Order: sequence, then structure tokens, then C-alpha cells
Amino acid sequence: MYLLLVDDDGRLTRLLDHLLRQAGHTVDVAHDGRVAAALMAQGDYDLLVLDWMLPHEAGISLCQRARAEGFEGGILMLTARDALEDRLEGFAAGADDYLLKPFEPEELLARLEALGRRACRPLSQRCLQVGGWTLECDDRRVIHGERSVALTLREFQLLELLMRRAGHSVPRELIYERLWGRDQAVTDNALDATLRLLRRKLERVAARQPIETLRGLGYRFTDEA
Amino acid sequence: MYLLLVDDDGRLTRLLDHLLRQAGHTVDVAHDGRVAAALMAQGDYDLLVLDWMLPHEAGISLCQRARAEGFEGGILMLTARDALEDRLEGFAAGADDYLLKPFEPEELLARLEALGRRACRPLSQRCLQVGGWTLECDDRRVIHGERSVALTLREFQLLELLMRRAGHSVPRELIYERLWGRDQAVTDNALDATLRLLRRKLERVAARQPIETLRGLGYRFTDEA
DNA sequence: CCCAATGATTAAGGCAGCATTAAAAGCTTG
DNA sequence: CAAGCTTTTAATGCTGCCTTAATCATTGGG
Repeated sequence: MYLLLVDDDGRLTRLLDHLLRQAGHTVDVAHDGRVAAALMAQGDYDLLVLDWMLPHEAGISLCQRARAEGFEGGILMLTARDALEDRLEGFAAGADDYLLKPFEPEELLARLEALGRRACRPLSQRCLQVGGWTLECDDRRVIHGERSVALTLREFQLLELLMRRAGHSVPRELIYERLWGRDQAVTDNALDATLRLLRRKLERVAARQPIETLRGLGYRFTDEA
Repeated sequence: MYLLLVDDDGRLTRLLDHLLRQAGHTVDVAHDGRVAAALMAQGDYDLLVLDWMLPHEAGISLCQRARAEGFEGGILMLTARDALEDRLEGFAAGADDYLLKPFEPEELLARLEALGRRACRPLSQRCLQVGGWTLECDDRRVIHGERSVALTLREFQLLELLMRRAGHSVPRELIYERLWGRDQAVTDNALDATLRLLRRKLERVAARQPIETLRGLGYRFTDEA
């Protein structure tokens, strides 16, 4: 799952970021409404976790905008408020779920899992398709023609990111940020190694390789079939 | 990315200039408000980094003017102040982000990257168009008619500069300053060599060459189609 | 018409970015 | 805890970009 976490409490986001990554998800973090809005505009998230109180733009407003812009994934709001009218306001803005601070991280994870499983969103979220390539998110497999291969977590995350940005270059730094997080200490060529494994698997499935290197720019997924 | 750095602290600007160039960006530096305003008037920047306190004209005033003149890129303010009303004033003037001195250079870079990635900027930033020529900034390509070529970093920077000033002559010194920086020791004909490579690539894409030499004046990009 | 001066061209070397491989370190599972 | 798999590291090789240096062409002035 591909999700955006918006809260100005750095300690909280670090903790949740960590837990969600451990659960195999891909996480972006924003600490204020402005950055969140920017990421939402370009990112293609499955789930949003929005704090109510935020610098620049309130979570509720972000929620409204997301729905207005056609966002179909799940939205979970975090808030210290518990007044009924606020909850109604939240649901009216398009939120799917609510969680009152303080909460147990496990509860958030559970609710997110539930939201993610919800069939309310289109199947496109569960299988990404670009040209002749299909990425099955449920069981981490790529399909091309008659063949298919199972991917490991890292391989899957990498391919998912590239396929979501298909046709555009994805810089290496962005990949690091998405797969390992900002503060994770990981060597430069962890990416190279993962890419090598991924490419090798894709070779077993198709003659034409879809991931091209743009020297100095990053990588790009393209399928010209 | 194409950015203007305004701060009267020469040591700071030199450091940031260096780091930003290493990250593949194109940088202009100004040390006071007057020079900055002049550069802003003619330059076509993606991002501004403005110090609050400046000789001649305050950063906040520059920020306001930029927005008043229709500047749509990102603006990041640097300041030693941290009072809330100042921040609000900054945002009211049109700033997108804030950074308190002293700061870690890495943080500034990260914030600039975030600002740059923002989809809020017009598409014109992502693809420059002059006549029949289109420059794709995302994957560093020029397109002309049905054909297109990939450019390297230097080729791209050079063409970007010329196309932004399309119709006007661009002196060689300006190109040196933009591509290599003031203090970078680089031989004269680094430019010639780069231009040669660029022209050769453009030949593969169109019969009519758009970059003309104005002896003693510089170069000019024109497209008469 | 010749001579600086300016720009054009070409080939070659150094270097940074990326690729590749093997092996070590972590995890998971029975 | 041992086996098997995934993830990360370290070391090394390779490719292509950038810059340089040397040489050639063109322009405008004396």
C-alpha cells in the first residue's frame, strides 16, 4: 500500500512511518498542509492519514480538496476533537474513518488495513497496468503475456514506484526516500542491487526490458509494445 | 531547476551555490536587493531563495514584488527571526516556505527539492516551447516535429538558457556564469565543445538550425517556421 | 591583403555514475 | 537453532559525459 501521512508532530510521524514500513507499505510524510497538498497533487496514494490541525492548511480542507480532485482512496482523519459536529464535518468532507488522539499505533494500523481492504476503491489500485505489464499488488507478482514472476518486497516497491510514474523519469533520491525513508541509513548501492534483482526477474518474463536508465536523471519505466 | 539565491553573506551563498550546482541545478547569486530585483526582472526562475535582511531592499519586499509581477515559482525565505507574526507576514507576502538561520545546508536542499517537485508551478516549467521546438525538462529531451533527442546535463542547461531568452542574444559570459558559476575554473572552450555537441544533436532532428552565432555578442535561439 | 581575434572542430583522458557480483547480515519458519 | 530466503554491503568493472588541448576556419580591422 502506498500512503501519505500528514501530521506536524515529528515524533508521531516517525513512529508511524517506521511501523507502516515494517508492515510492508510505502510511505510519504508531510508536516504541513502545503507540502501535503503538493504531494497529493502528484502522488497517487491509496490512503491518506490526515491530522486535523496543520500549519498552512487544515486536514479537513485537504480532505475536501482530495475528494474534489477525484481521489478515490481511503482517508483517515486524526484529531484531538471529539465533538459530534466535528465528526460529521469530517465525514461530510469525505473522510472514511476517524481516530481520536491519543491512540494506540496498533489501532491505527488495524484501521488502515481495514480501509485498504475496502472494495470501495477501483480495482486499478490492486493491479497496476502499463502497456503489456501488469503488477498484481495483492500477491506481489508481475505478469507479462503468459508468464509471471513473484517479487520480493523491495523489488515490488521499486517496480510499483516506477510503474506509477510510467513514462516519466524517477530520480534516485526519490526512490531512496520512498523505499527507505529520509533518515534510514542505507548505502548508495542498495538501490543498484535491488534494481539488479528486479531487472533479472523481468528478463525472465519478457525480451524487451521496460526499465531504462537516464544517466544523471534516474530511471524510467516505459512499455512500447 | 533554475534558481536565484539572494543573501548578503558571501560565504553562505558560495556554499549553497556549490551544493545546488552539484545537485544539477542552475544558480544565480545576488548579494543585495537591487541586483536581485534586476535579475528577477529579466530572469525566469523556478525558485527564489531570499534572505529577510538585505541591503537596499528587504527580502520580504522582493517577495511581494515577485508575486505582484506574476511570479509563479516557489519562494523560500531565510531569516533569523522566529516570531510568529513575521512568519505570517512572510506567507502573506507570498512565500512558500521558511527557514530559520542558522540551518543545515541539507535541510535547505531538501526543502528546495520539495518546492521544486510541487505541481503548483505551471507546466511551462516542465516543458519550454519556442516555435516548433519543445524542451522536455523532465527527461531532458528536445522535440521537433516527429523526432526527439535526449540531451546530457550540459547540453540541456545550455539549450534551456538559450530558449528562455529566445529571440535575444545571450553573451558567452552569461552562459559561463550560469553553467559553471563565477568561481569555477573552466577553460574557455568548454562552452564551444558543449555547443558543438548540442548543435550536432539538433541537426539530427531538424534541417534548420535554431542557434545562431552573433560574433562578439553571443548566441541567439530563433525559430522561424 | 594580411593579421589578430574570435569561434568551430576533433580527438583523447579523467572521472563520476551506474552495473555487477559475491558474500555478509537479517529475517522467517519449521 | 538451523535452513532458506531476502536485504544490504563491499569491492570492482564499465560506460558515457565533461573538459581539455591542439588545430582549423572565419570575420573584421588596419
